[in-house]
Amino acid sequence: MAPPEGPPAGRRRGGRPRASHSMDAVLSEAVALLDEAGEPALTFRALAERLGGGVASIYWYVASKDELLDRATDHVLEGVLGAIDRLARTDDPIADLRAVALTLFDAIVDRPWLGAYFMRSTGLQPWSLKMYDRLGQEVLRLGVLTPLQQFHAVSAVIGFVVGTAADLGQEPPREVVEGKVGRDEYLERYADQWRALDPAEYPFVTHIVEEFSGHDDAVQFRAGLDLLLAGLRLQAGL
Amino acid sequence: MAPPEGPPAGRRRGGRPRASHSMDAVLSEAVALLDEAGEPALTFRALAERLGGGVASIYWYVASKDELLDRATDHVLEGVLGAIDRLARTDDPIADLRAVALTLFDAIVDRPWLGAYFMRSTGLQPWSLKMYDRLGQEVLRLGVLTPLQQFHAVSAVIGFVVGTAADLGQEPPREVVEGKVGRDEYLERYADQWRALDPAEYPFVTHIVEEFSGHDDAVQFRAGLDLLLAGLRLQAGL
DNA sequence: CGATAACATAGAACATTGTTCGATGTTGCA
DNA sequence: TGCAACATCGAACAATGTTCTATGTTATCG
Repeated sequence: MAPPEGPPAGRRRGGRPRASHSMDAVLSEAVALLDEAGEPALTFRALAERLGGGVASIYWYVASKDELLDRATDHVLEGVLGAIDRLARTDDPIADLRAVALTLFDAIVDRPWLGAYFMRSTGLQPWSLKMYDRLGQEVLRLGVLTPLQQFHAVSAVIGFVVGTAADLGQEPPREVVEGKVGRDEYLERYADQWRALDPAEYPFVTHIVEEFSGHDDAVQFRAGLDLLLAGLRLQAGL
Repeated sequence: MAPPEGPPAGRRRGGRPRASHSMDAVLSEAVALLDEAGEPALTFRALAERLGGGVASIYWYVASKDELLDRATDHVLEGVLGAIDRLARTDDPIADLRAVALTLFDAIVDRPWLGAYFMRSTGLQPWSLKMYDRLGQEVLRLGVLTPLQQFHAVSAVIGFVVGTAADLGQEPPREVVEGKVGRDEYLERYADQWRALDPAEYPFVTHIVEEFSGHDDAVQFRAGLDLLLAGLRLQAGL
C-alpha cells in the first residue's frame, strides 16, 4: 500500500498539458484497441499511452469504463448505419430487411466484442436506437401487420442477429486470432470430440457433426434468418 | 514493489485448514452470489468468505475466474435440463421444441447473468452440449430435413433464445433489482423518451411505442419464437 | 504403526485495473 | 487584465485475479 520510501522531494502535481485529445480520438483509439485484442485489451492505461496523454485525462470525456464501452459501441454503430444507408432498396420490404440484418451481422462478426455490448445499449444509445428504427421501417412497409406484431417482428430479428453473431463471433483462442492455427483446424478439434461421443447419448450432435465440421458462419446465419423471415412473410400473408 | 518494512517476526504462512469445501459447495455459493447481484458480485474474496475459508483455496477447484464462471453456468444448466426432461412430450416435434426453448428462456430470464455466459460455453461445457443435443432431437423427429437443414435449424433456435434472453434479461438498474422502482415504471421512463422523438426521424419507434410500454417479455419472446418455428414448419412441409 | 504421497487449505505478496484528488495549464470573452 | 470554463495529468487508492509457498489432513501400503 504505502510507497517504499517517503514522498520524493521533487514531486510535481499537475503540469503543462502535453496532449490534445478529442472525443473522437478517444473513441477511435478505444475501438482500435478492442479490435486488436478484444475487451481485455481496452484499459485506461493502454488507451492513455496511445493518445500520448495521462490516464486521468480520459475521465474528462467519459465518466467510467462502462460509458467508454457504450460510446465506443455506438461509435462503430454509426458507421454500420452509414453502410446500411448505402444499401440499394427494392420493392420487397422483407428482402430489404434481410439486407439490413446481414450488414449488421457482418459488422458484429468483424468485431466480436460488438455483440456483447450491443445488447446492453439497445434503446439507450442514439445509434443503437436508429438501428432499431431502421429495421422497423422495413416492417412498417409490410403494411398489414398490427403495431404489436411489428414490435414483435423487429425484436425477434434483433434478438436473432445479436444472439447468433455473439455466439458465432465468440473471441476465439489466441492461436486462431494470431493466425497460427487455421479456423478449419480449430473447428476440426471440436468435430473430433463430437465424433467420439456416444450416438445413443448424443443422437443429434453425432448426426450432424459432418455438417458442423468446416461450416460457414455466414451461411449458417442466413439459413436461420431466412427461417425467421419465412415465418414473417407467412404472417404478412405474402 | 518491496514491502514497506522487513518481514514481520511473527508471520505465519499456511496453517491448519479451517474449512472443508467441495466442488459442489463452491459452485453453489458462486451461483448464489451471481443470483444476488450479478457478475460483479462474484469475487474470490466474497466467495471465500461465504465458504468460510481462504481465497487461495478456491484455486484448488478452479484454475481461473473464467473457469469458475463456465462451471457455474454449466452447474445451473444441469438443473434446467432436469426441468426439460420432466416436460410432457407430444407427437408434434415442433411443439416440443417450442416447450424446450421456453424452458431454457425462462431459466435465462430468472438469471440474467446466464445469458452472457451461456454462449461462451456452447459446445464446450458438458451440459451445454446436452442442451444443444436435446433441441436437436426434436428437429430429428421432423424427419424430412437434410442434416445441414437440421444443423441450421437448431443453431437458429439457440441463437434466437440466447440473443433474446440476454437482451431482455439485461441487468436492470439497482433500483429495479431492489424493488424500489417497479418494472412498469422503469419501462415507462424509456417510453416517455421515445414518445418525445421526432416521428419523421424515428417513424417506427414512435409508431410502436404504445406496444412497447408495459409489454411482457415472455409474450414478446414467444411471438418471435413462433415466427421462427413457422418458418421451420414451412421448410418441413407441415 | 510409521512413512509417504495425494489431497486440501490458507496467509501474504503481487501486478494490474478502474477511479479519485488536487493541482496546473490553456483559451475565449467581457 | 481578469476570470471562468475547458482541458490535462501525476500520484495515490481501493479492489481484484493470481501466484508463491508453507502447512495440515487423510488414506494407503509396507
